[in-house]
Parts: sequence; C-alpha cells; structure tokens
Amino acid sequence: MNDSQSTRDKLLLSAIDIMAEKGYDGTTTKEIAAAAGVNEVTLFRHFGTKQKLMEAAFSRFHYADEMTKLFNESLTGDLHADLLTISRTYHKIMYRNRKLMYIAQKGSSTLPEEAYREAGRHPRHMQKLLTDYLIAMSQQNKVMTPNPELTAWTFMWMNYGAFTSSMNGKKSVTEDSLNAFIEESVRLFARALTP
Amino acid sequence: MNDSQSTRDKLLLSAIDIMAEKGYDGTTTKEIAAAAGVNEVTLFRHFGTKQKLMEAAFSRFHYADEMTKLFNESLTGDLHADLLTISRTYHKIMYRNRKLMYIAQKGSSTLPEEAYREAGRHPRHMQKLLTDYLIAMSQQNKVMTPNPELTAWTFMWMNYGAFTSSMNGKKSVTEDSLNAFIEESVRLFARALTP
DNA sequence: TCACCATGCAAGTATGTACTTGCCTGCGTA
DNA sequence: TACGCAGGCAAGTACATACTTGCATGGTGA
Repeated sequence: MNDSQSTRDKLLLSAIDIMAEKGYDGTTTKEIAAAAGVNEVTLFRHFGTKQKLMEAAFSRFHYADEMTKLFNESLTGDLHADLLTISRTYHKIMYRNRKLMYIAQKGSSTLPEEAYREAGRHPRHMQKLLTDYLIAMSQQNKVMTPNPELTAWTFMWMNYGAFTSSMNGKKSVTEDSLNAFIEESVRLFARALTP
Repeated sequence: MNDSQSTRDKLLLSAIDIMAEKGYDGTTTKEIAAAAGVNEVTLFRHFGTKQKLMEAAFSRFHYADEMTKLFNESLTGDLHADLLTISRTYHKIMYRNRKLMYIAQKGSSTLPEEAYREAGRHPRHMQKLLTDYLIAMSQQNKVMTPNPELTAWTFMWMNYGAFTSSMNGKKSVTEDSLNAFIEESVRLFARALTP
C-alpha cells in the first residue's frame, strides 16, 4: 500500500516531467514508465489510460486559497509594497505549477478538458482580486486609474508574459533576473498609478 | 504552373490552419490534404515529408524590416506617441503571424528547429530596438529609468502576455479590447517613465 | 503456511499514420 | 496528334504506440 502509493506518484511525476518537455501527444506511455522505473503495464494497471493519468496529474493543482488569503490578510494599503507582494506570490505559485502550465499551453487534441480549465483558472482568479484591490485603493485616493479592471489585466499580462518567456526561453532566466523584473515592473506601476 | 502554385499554397495554408488548432503532432497529413481539397499523395509529391511542409510554411515568416524601419523613420521623440506606435506595430505583426506563433508555442518533438528560431527572433529584435530608443530618450532627459534594458523587457513581456492571452483565450478578444489595452498600457508606461 | 496483491516480463493485438508505388486521367503545348 | 506534367485513386508497407493477456515472482499480513 505504501509502495503502491509511491509507484503511483513516480508515474505521475515522470509523466509531468516528460510531457512538459515533449507535450502530451509527443510523450509515450513506454517513456513515462521507463522514467518512473516501472514496467509499462504497471502504468495501465494504475490508470487505465493515458488520459486518466493526465487527469490524475492535473488534480494535483493546488494553488487557490493562498492567493485569496493573501488579498484578505497580507496587504497593507501601501501600493508599492502590495504590488510587490502580489507579483511575488503570483510567480511563486506559477513556478510551483510551471510544468502543468507548460503541458496545458502545448495542448493536444486529446488532452482532457480539465487540464485547460485548471490552467486558466488561476490567472482569472488573480485578475479579479487585483481589480477589487485597485477599486478599494481608488476610493481611498491612493490609486488613480480610469479603469481598474483594465489596469489589472495589464498588470496580469505583464507578469504572465514574463512568466511564459522565462519558461520557454532556452537560456535559463535566473532567479535574480526574475526578481529584477518584478521590482522594476512594480516600480513602474506604482509610479504610474500614484495620484 | 499557375495551378500548381495554387495547390502548393492551399496545402501550406491548410497545414497552418489545422496545426494552429491541434499542434504539429496532433495533425495528420491526411487531414491537411483533405482540408486543401487534394489527395494525400499530392502533399507528399509536393513536399516530400511533413517536416519539409512545415519548413516551407515557416519560410513565409516575413515581419522584420518593418520594425526596424519603424524605429528609424516613424518615431517622433514624443514618448507617449512613440510607445503607442511601437505597441500597435508589434501587435499588428504578431497578429499577422499569429498562427505560426501558435504552432511554435505548442511545439513538438519533431518540429523543425527553424520554426522556433523564427518565432523567437521577433520579440528579441523588438526588445533590442526599444532598449536603444529608451537610452536615446534618456540622454535627452525625456525618459527616466534606471535600467533601460529591463524596462524594455517589461514593456515587451506585457505586450507578449496580452498577445498570447488573446490568442489562447476561448472568448475572442475583440479588436476594441485589444486597443483599449494598448492605450491603457502605454498611458501607464508613459506616465511612469516621464521624469 | 497460505492467500493476496502489486509488479515484472514476454508476447501480442489493434489501430493510426507517415510515406510509397503503380496506374490512370485530363489538360495545355509543341 | 503526341508529349509531358500535375494530380487523382487504390492499395499497400513499415512502424510506432496505446492497450491487453497470461503467467511468474516476491513480499506481506493473517
């Protein structure tokens, strides 16, 4: 039972690793099994089909409340500091789930619908929270923007673009350069939004 | 000869269309041929292999000088107006090549290397030009930034994020909402960078 | 000791798909 | 007319891959 769980996990993690490289269509069950160090048959005994394997993998998505909690508890009302917190949390969560994001981005004709749903949920969630934050800050005259929702999208897309670029680029974007980007982009936004 | 050219083109365009939907691995030569309204064998007579078909498709990439010309000729020295021109040109070019960008993004184990090279060339090119522009503007005290290169990356990633989101999203991002984003993002940057 | 259960292994099936071959047809041109 | 050439069509090859089956084995708990 203990070992069985471990075999399941090895298969799931191997599948995620390889598919993040080659995409869903380009990855074979034989490869996955080999990477997990088990027989191919074992994969089918555990998951039945390749698709169900992926569904199991995506059910491990688990960002979620972290971001909501952040907005409810950790924000101070200082625009620059808050944007920094938001941006850092965003990248932390995206990085944690980066391989699944990558698989969903590559896509496939047969990838379970759940994959796309899970991958898309997060950005939308954050955009909504950020919009509410900007509206609240506007009402306190701490932020000046004609269209908080659009401003939130702009901030989101900037971070999303940086994230995907850092993932797709061959040259590994170092943690340092990502931090530099976060600080610069937050600085720009804070300056632009301050009344 | 005239008709032969047309058959080649029909195949190329069909391939691009379908692969933008299903990815390179997920698209069959039979599908492509059917969509082009020709026999599958005709595809192989023209291109030999699926890979060479894709190489031919990507050789149609043709942005390029347009952007360089833009920087050399169309910029006025007015930060807001120039950023607007740059952003609009970027999105115009990306939109024109959007399907090829999409295919490259989805990727594949066997997609010709050329595809990735072509798809990545454009953003880097623009980033470099934008960096030079910001440096020149800094020297005229029209722009204030501690790190022009990083600022350029930030601007790039913001636009790249918006572009990919608008492509991947199910809900079609209308031309209007893209324009609204462009204007808002440029407004923010111009305000943030003005001394 | 016995039953059970997860796994390995060898072999095989079924299917899809890139790519080939041989032959025929229609069309424009010398 | 005769030739060449682009393309259709039918059939087939070679191979990869998802998934199956039957059997052996080793460990674990009753």
